[in-house]
Amino acid sequence: MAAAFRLFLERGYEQTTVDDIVALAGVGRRSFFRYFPSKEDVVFPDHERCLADMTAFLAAGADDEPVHRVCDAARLVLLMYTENPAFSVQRYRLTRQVPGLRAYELSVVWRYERAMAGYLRARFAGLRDGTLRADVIAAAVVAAHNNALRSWLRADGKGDAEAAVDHALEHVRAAFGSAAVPPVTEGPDDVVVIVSRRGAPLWRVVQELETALGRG
Amino acid sequence: MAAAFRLFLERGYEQTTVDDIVALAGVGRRSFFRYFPSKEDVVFPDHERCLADMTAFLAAGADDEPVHRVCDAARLVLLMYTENPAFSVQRYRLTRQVPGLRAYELSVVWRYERAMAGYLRARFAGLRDGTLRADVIAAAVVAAHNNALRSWLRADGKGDAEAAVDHALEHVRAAFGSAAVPPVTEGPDDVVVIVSRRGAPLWRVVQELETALGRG
DNA sequence: ACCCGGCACGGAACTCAGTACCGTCACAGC
DNA sequence: GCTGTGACGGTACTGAGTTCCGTGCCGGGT
Repeated sequence: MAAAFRLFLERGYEQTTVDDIVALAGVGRRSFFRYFPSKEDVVFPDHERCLADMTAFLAAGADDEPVHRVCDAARLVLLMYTENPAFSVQRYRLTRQVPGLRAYELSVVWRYERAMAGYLRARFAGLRDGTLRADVIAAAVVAAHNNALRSWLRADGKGDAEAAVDHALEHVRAAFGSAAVPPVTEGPDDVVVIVSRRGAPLWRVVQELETALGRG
Repeated sequence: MAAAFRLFLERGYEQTTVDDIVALAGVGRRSFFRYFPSKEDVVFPDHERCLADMTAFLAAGADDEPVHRVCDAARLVLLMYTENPAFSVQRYRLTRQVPGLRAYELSVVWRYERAMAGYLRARFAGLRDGTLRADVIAAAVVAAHNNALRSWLRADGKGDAEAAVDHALEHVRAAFGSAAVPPVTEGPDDVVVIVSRRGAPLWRVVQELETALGRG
C-alpha cells in the first residue's frame, strides 16, 4: 500500500502499473492480487471492513427509531474517514480525478446505501410505500453524509467533520423524521390510536378505547 | 448492438468477448470501439443522449419551482425506458446479475444525479444550506424514480410506470417541496385519541398518530 | 481522366489487468 | 526422516482497450 500510494502520487494512478508497484514493494505480482482483488482495492483498503461493521450495527439494533439508527450507521463511515485525515484527503484527491476510481467508489457507496435501505425496508415492512420510503431515506442520508464529508475533505481535513455531518443529518431528519416516519406494525400492544369523526356517539369512542386497552 | 444482445442473452455478458460480437456482426474489432468506447456502452446506448437532453431541459427552465423542475427531469429518464419496454426489461435483467454492468449503471445514474444537484445548487444559491439541500433532494428524487422504475422493470414492464413514478415523486415533493400540501382533507372534523402505555418511545406515538391521520 | 482531401473501416501489434497453473520454500506434526 | 499445509513467486494465458498504419471509397477541383 505504501509503495502504491507513493507511485500514485508521483505519477498518477493510471500511469502506475501493478508491475511498478510490486517492483517497488519487492513482492511478487501474484501476491499483490492475493491481498487486493483489484488495483482499485489498494485505494479503498478499509471499506470492506467498514461495510461489515455497518451491517452488523444495523442488524444489532431494532429498538431505536429507524431513521435515527440509519444516521448513526452513516456516522460509522465518517469515523473511518476521520481516523486518518491525511490519508483520506489524499485518497479524495485521487478519486476525484480518476474516473475508474470514482466508479469504484460509487459501487462502494451503493453498497452502504443498500445496507441502510435493506434495514429500513425491514423496519417499514408491511407499510404503505414502505420500500419507497426506505430507499428515499437511505439515499437522502447518504447524500447528506457525503455532502458534509466532501466539504470537509475539500478543506484538507480541517474543521469539525462530526459537527458538519450531524448538521447535515439533522437536516434530513427534519425533512423525514416527523413527516415521513412511518408507523410500526408491532405497535398496537403499547400504543393505541383511535380516530373518530367529531359527532360520533360518545359510547362508540369509549367502546374503542376500552377494547384498545383490553378492558372491554 | 443486435449481435451483442443476441450473444449476451445466449451465453451471458462475461462469456461473450468483443471478438465474438464483431465476428457475428461482420465488422472489424476496431470499428466496434469506434462506436462504443467500452464493452459496457453497448448495453446503455441511449443514456448519453438522455443525459444531454436532461441537462438541456434543466438549463432551459429557471422559472419553475425547482423541485418540480427536477422531478420533470427525472420523468425524462423514465420516458427513455418506457419507449422500449422489452429492451429495458432485458437490459435490467442483464444489469442485475453482472457486477460490471451494475457499476457502469451506477456511474450513469450518478451523472444524472449530479446534473440535477447542479441545477438545484444554482437555484438554491445563497440560501442557507443550499448545496446540502440540493444534494439531498437530487438523491431523493433519483431514489424515488429508481424505486418505481425498478418495480416496473421487475414486473416485466407491465403496469403503469408513469403513475408509479408520479406517485413516488409526489412522495418526495411532500417531504421537500416548498409548497407541500397537507394531505389532510377532512382534518378539522376529525378527532384523534392516543393512548400510550407508560414507557412507549415518543417516536412510536408519533408514528401511530401519523398513521391514524393517514399521512403515511 | 487525374489527383487529392477527408473519412470510415479493418488489421496487426501492443499494454495492462486479472486469472490459472504450477513450482518453491518454510514450518508444523508424527 | 517424511508429509501435509500455507504463503509466496514465476510463467503463461485471456480479454479489454489503444496505437499505428494500410486500404478502399467518395466528392470536388483542375
